[in-house]
Amino acid sequence: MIRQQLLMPSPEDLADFLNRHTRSRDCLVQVAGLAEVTYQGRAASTADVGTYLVVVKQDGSLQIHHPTGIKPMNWQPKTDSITARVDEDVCMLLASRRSPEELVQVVFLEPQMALALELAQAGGFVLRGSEAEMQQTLAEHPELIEPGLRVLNRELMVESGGIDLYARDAQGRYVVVELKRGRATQHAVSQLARYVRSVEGKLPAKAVVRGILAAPSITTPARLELENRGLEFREVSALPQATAAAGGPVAQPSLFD
Amino acid sequence: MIRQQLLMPSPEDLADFLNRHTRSRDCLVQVAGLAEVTYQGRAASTADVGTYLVVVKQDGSLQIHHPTGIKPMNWQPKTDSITARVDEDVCMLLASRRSPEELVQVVFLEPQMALALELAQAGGFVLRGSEAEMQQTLAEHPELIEPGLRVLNRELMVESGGIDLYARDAQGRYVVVELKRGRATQHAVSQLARYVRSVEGKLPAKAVVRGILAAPSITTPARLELENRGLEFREVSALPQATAAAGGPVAQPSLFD
DNA sequence: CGTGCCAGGTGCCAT
DNA sequence: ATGGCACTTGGCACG
Repeated sequence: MIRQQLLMPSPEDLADFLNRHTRSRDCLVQVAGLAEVTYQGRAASTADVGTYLVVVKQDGSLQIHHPTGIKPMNWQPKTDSITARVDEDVCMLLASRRSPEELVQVVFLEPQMALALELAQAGGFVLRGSEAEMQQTLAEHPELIEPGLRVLNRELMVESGGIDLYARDAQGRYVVVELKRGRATQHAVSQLARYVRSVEGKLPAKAVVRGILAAPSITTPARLELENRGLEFREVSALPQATAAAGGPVAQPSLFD
Repeated sequence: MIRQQLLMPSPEDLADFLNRHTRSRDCLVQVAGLAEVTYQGRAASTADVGTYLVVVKQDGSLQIHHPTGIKPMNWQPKTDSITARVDEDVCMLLASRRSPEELVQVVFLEPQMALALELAQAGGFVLRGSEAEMQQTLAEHPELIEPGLRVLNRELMVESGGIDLYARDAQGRYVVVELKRGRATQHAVSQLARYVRSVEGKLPAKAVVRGILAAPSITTPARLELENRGLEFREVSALPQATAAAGGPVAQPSLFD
């Protein structure tokens, strides 16, 4: 499972190690030690000499971590080429990609450890509580939004974007539903209003189009703007324990009952 | 620099190792091997048994990586508690936080390697080309947006959000400028329109308020909506090579000349 | 704290 | 490739 490990490798050994294991594309490679990092692309950055952890995964993705924080200090989601070479008696790692043209360069001043790991066995991964799941549940049970609602489309594309749920209510009025898995903000209200306008533009002039924002909660400014625009809010939770955690008796049926 | 390393540790040894080194808060801890991972919080997930790399940084942040991709499979940006314990002859890692209430649980079925690294030396980090930098440059050189422009405020807060640059033009008209460091989208147009409306609402009824979207480029739909709404686009680049890379002679002075 | 918004956002999926 | 958008977004700044 440990393919290879080097302690305090020489620049040449490290470059060999990196080139060999990143090219084989079958193991996760990391180097820890004193280094300098520069990046140039959509933005540009420089990291002074410090101790960092460089990780290159099988797919060529690169991340460079400093001691704290969830996000890497520098990274490269996809690389067109990863190359190590020795220059002026230090090992350098160059990770580049086109489109956008970006380059991350690591200068290993004092590499302490290099490690190649096989992470061979892949396991299935399932995420629940996404907006996609919410959408599916509500498409199958539109009564959770409102009695008598009939869903006509999911992800209906209009000029201004995609409408999560397009429906008609018990009175035959068209309804645009915008879903949010988390607290709805002004951004969601903007989206909903845009979609309602788009739909109104496509229907006969007098047609009434309702807009419903369906989310577990909504920010106060969003609620105000929503009401100003004559749009509606409907509370729906993305996960079962979300309502349970709220403490009180569930005010409405959970999507997961 | 390698504080400690274990190969194929027993559940007890691994639990000790994790508890000791995560509590000391002075090194980066990782475990690689066969494991199962579950997460419950804002959403919920399960990862079947597979080979993963678990990383706990000094600040208690947790990330669990699968063999590919820049993003961790599971993570926890901040943890209120990280604890390892042996249960039914396997080592389990529990990382929890409140607000939001979230729990990541790792069951180490076959830990292959555990490693504690000191990343002691911190180096300075500088990022260039951010929107904040753009804003500063344009506030100091508003003529890059338009001759005769005078900036009144930066980050002026109005009801609907913060206006990047608030200015008056050569004719004395008020100007709302929205900046984007990358290609501007419909979202940016919505923002700009909201801010212009807010400003119009605060000024005497007949006051003309211009809205300018300043960005290196703009999507076609955004451009259409911008023009529909009577707003304007101004090309500005966030980085010097952005215009240079564009190839032709620079159509306007770079922010970095 | 909530609210808003940038980010080298990344990733997914549509045309 | 362009475009729109969700994301356990994360992160910061500000009322």
